[in-house]
Amino acid sequence: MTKMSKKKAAILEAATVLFANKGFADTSMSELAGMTGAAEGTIFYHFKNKEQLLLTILSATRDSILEEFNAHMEEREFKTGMEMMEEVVVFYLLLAGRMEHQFLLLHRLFIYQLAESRTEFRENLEDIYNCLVTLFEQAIVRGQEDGSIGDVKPRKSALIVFTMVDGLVRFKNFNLYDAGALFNELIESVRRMLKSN
Amino acid sequence: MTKMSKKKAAILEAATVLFANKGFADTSMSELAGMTGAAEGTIFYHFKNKEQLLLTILSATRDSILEEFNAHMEEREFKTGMEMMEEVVVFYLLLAGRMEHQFLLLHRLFIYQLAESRTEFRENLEDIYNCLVTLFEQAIVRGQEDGSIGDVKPRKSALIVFTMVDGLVRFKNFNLYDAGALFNELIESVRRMLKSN
DNA sequence: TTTCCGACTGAGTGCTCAGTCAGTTTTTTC
DNA sequence: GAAAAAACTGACTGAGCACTCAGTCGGAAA
Repeated sequence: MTKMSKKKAAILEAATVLFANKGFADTSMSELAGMTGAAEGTIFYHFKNKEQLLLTILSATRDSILEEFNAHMEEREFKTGMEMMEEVVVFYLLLAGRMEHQFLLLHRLFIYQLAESRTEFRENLEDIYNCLVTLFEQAIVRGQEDGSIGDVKPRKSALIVFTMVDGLVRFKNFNLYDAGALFNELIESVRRMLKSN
Repeated sequence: MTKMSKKKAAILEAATVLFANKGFADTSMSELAGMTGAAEGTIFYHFKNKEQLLLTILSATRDSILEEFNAHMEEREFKTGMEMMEEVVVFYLLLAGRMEHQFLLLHRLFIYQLAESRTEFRENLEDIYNCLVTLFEQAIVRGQEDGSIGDVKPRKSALIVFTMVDGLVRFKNFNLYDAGALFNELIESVRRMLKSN
């Protein structure tokens, strides 16, 4: 990590929370300045404009997520692919809690709108989703080798499982249902969906 | 349907598209006026403010969705609960295509932010989600009666299936993956997840 | 024909916003 | 400790915003 001035770090942190919770358009630079104790000019000294601030946040989010998953998965050993799958699901939910604001940001549409026209945004998102889906996919492939997981299409089933888990996080973010109450049912459903026979 | 002036209907239609695709804050009243050929004043003649315009759209969306599902499900007969479940999934995806803008609107966070403080918004959303989830639930209960669906918790499993199907729609809206390519895998996954034994 | 009314108009209003800039303060370098 | 560089400041600007209002318009009722 390159060293960074206190103010710049404070701006990044506060902007992450504000963009995630209030949205990009609904967050004003003066509000952000007020929250960090920095002057408005300071924000534009560190970031050339509002959009570049968002890109910096997205890029940092990508780095964090990739790092967390690599660190967590390296130190683990699994008896079966099915066990690994369950572990990945649990860790995804854990991380979504720990990096609450970043995950909320990833559920905001303005990110994907920008990604349509700006490749810098799209690349970050593709890295994140690719890392996550590939993890699910690896568990399935491994489960098929050791017989704990049935004859499904690895990549496509990984996407379906990802959809389920991420949908639960979204429910929680949107305050629709209590994701925790569905946790056991989710694990059980994934097992039923993937098990051999 | 009460009769409505041409301009008012045009405003509602254009606003649905704009709010869904550009967001609430990012859609300006002058832009909306320009798109409909109406003067800005006309919008405020029909709707007392921007937020009330959004509420009118959400309410109309609720009415449409409930009506569509009731109409479709009344005219159907199913051999088994599992068959009904598959039918409901297919129809959900069909409707999400037919009412593309409304479904996209339902995936926008600003709706849920408003729902937190404004009961008028929350009631509409609860009606929509309750209708949809209950439909999945009914299929599960029926499948458990006729033996085509295994011993799962109906409401919670209905929520999980809803999460899967809605997640697919979201993927499509966000241009991340082609939802169509996952369709067969989705149906197969739901079957594996719910089948008895 | 006159009167009335709902639909519609668009220039105007006050406000908020992203971004600028000339200058000040703090930190680093030698 | 002087000079240079980096960090920071906040008043300012012009553009865009939601919303208002005094008034126009066309058709239907009287």
